[in-house]
Amino acid sequence: MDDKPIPDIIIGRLPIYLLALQHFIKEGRQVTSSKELGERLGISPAQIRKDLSQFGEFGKQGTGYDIPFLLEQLRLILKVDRVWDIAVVGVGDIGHAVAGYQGFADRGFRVKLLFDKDPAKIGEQVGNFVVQDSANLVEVIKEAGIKVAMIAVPASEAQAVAQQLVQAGVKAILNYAPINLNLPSEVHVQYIDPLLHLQRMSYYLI
Amino acid sequence: MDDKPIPDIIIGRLPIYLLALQHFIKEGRQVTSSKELGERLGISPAQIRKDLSQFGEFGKQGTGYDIPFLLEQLRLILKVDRVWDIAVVGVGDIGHAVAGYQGFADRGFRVKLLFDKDPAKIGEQVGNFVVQDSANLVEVIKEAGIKVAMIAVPASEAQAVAQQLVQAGVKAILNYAPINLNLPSEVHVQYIDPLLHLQRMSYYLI
DNA sequence: TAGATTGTTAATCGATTAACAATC
DNA sequence: TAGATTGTTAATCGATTAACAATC
Repeated sequence: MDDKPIPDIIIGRLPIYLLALQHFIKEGRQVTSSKELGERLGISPAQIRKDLSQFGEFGKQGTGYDIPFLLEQLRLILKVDRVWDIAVVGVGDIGHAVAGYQGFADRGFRVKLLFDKDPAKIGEQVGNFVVQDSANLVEVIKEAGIKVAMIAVPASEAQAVAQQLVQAGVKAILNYAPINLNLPSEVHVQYIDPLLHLQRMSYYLI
Repeated sequence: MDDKPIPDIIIGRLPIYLLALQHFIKEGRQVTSSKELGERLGISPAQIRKDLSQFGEFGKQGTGYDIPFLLEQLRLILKVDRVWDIAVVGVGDIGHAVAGYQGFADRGFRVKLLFDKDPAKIGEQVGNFVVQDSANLVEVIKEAGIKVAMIAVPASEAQAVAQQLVQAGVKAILNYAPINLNLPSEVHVQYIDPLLHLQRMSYYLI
């Protein structure tokens, strides 16, 4: 019956709610409301209630939302109640920063494999990992059963790397290369490019 | 008369068009069409034409768009026909990666100042810069007339840093700290948080 | 009980797409 | 001329907001 998929724009706001709830937890808070959350995030209370109502009834009239309960529900919905292993391709500045970043684990992710094609980098120790040869990427990732990857190679190589990742069974890609990837529609791709954000803002300057 | 502001969602797509055109240029291409651009970017041709038509008539019926001309127009619209100096606050992994990144300059931006509050880092040489004391942030940025900044400090410090930046006259902030900033509405803020992207994609996994 | 806040419906608002005359 | 593609209008689609009965 009701198997209309939830709009992706709603899915995109859930991690923002999750993050805010984690801050509330740190502050020792127990209960919040759509009004309070909305003020904190610059989102209307109606929208927050509508978003959450797609997944169930998590609040209580007159009171609001129990923070630890809602947090747990969002973790379940977003499937970050478990830890996803990540493969990182490209060990430049970004690859290094990501490999050393400690904040992933308690939010559902963990870097597990590092690849580069530069012979000077292969075998190098970065954080807790040894950089592996990109040439073996497909079999190593397939063997490890990894579903999530980050691309941090130059734009000129990103499309080819992405296709190998798909071949290896990766279903979600976070792409730091400044180029649009054309991949099968069942593979999810997100882009991170600081320049895009900066250029968007400079429109409004002066 | 016609002074309705252009929707921000359109502004947000212009840098994507610009990037694609730069790739075309590299490939030695001279002319493109909304159809071709759309296929490359996964955006409908109608939307691309509609977006561009907000700013003028840049194409030619039957032919399409002259790439160097459209590129130049987009650079003018986005105000990246000049170079904007950037102040970076927080010299951890991200601050380092940003300071060393070479790709900004030809896309309208240039890192100019680096700040940190850690005495061990102040005075340190990073890339071509000497890390300065965050305590002097307001006066140094004001003196330099800088309007664009990046925040790469821990979440707990980000709001305070942001307020100082605003005080210093900064009008556009790219925030790497995983927290929502509450600032005057005339200040533009964009967020970069890889975890938000990853959590959004993990919803679709399995 | 009185006050607060939810979940949901209906109304509004805004963005996307389809279609086509104009024209290179 | 014939074919291609623009810029734009109108139609469609989807997202946001306002409002309120239900109820803690």
